[in-house]
Amino acid sequence: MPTHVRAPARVPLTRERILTCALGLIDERGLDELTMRALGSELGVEAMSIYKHVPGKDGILDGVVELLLEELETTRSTATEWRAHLAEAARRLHALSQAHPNAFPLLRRRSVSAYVAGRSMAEQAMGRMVAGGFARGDAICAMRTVVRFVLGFALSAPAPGAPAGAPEVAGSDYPLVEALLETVADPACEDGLFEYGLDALIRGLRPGNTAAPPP
Amino acid sequence: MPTHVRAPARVPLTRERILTCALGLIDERGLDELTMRALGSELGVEAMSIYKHVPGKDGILDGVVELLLEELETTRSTATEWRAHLAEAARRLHALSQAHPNAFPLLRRRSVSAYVAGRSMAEQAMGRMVAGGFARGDAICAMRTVVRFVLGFALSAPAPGAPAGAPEVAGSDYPLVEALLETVADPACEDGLFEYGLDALIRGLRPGNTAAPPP
DNA sequence: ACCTGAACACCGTTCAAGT
DNA sequence: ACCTGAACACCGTTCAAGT
Repeated sequence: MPTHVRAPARVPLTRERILTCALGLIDERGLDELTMRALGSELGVEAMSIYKHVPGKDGILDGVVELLLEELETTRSTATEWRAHLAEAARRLHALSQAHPNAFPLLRRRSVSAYVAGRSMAEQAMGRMVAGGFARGDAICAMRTVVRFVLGFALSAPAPGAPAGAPEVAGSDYPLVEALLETVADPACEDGLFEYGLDALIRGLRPGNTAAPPP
Repeated sequence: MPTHVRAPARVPLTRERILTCALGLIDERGLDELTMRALGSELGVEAMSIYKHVPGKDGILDGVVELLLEELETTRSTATEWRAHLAEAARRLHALSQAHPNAFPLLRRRSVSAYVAGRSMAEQAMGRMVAGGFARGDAICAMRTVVRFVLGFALSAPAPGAPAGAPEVAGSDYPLVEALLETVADPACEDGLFEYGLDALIRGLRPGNTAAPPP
């Protein structure tokens, strides 16, 4: 039995440990700070060891997206009304974006994964719409619109470490724009704005407005 | 008069030439391909020369955003109805996102610039809303919501070079989700989806729904 | 005054070598 | 079998040196 102090019980490197660590690193330090070398040092290992368990950095990012989406609450909702259903699905996705603001942009070009992860929620919501008089293509458009709204709302959010001060708009010939810019600088307005937009969007949806298919 | 062939008339490097070239490079090859070295070779110059005219790569990206927003059509609209106004402003911004899909993501964390560039359009649209019965804070929320919708719609668009095939959703227990995924794979649906979402959103907006200020 | 060459501190990734 | 060290081809950027 050796007496020298060694790494206690040497936890083996696995895909899961790598992904969990990567998500944690992104959450705490930001996407740019996720570096093979930084990830390795966080795992107590040289960067090159990671490649034995994962196809490369892109593979890690894909895995992080999987991990993220596993957190999507997919509990069945009891609401039978399609608007309430849709709003609830939207709020769950939005909550995920708030829980992981640094990692959420990874969904930008992987939105298909979001539908797969939330398939039971999405299927149920569209089912309610169809029951509420929507044609199939109609319900699909409405669903996609809401999802894009939520994704886009998060992706177009002002930066966490953004310049806080509102810029002066020349001469104040634009009083409303000036007042608007002051609210933009205030991150506390975000949640209210999301609810405002979601309510408006859902209120505006209704059966019979299928987007025209391409010519 | 020297007889050897030389760079014809040696165009001097300027901030403007650099920015124009950078936007062109992004449009043609994508954001990732914008490299100081690639930009230099495009300009017929070593990468390091660029630093004499521009504060660095971030400065170039800021400049490209300026350039982009100069293309925003801000012609006065003749419509007096606030909904028509708002829709027109939204369509102009959307058109910009379609004209420069590779560069548009630069607006992600610079949305303030968009309001500054489109200030006359935004001021006019909010003015019409106030005339239509909106309170000031009300009109601001509505304006911000529409802008976020347009920005977000572009930012959450599927990748230009994305995997075209829709993934199989296990067992087809989710027929509506499956049908939805097929439309997601088709980029031709994008324009229709934008109009569908914009119409719904604007239809849902109305005076008297100010988002609650933070507690 | 404007441009260049060589260099620095970083990336992701490969590969032969260690244990 | 799993991890490491040194190396490669790239980044953005600095700075002394050329013209």
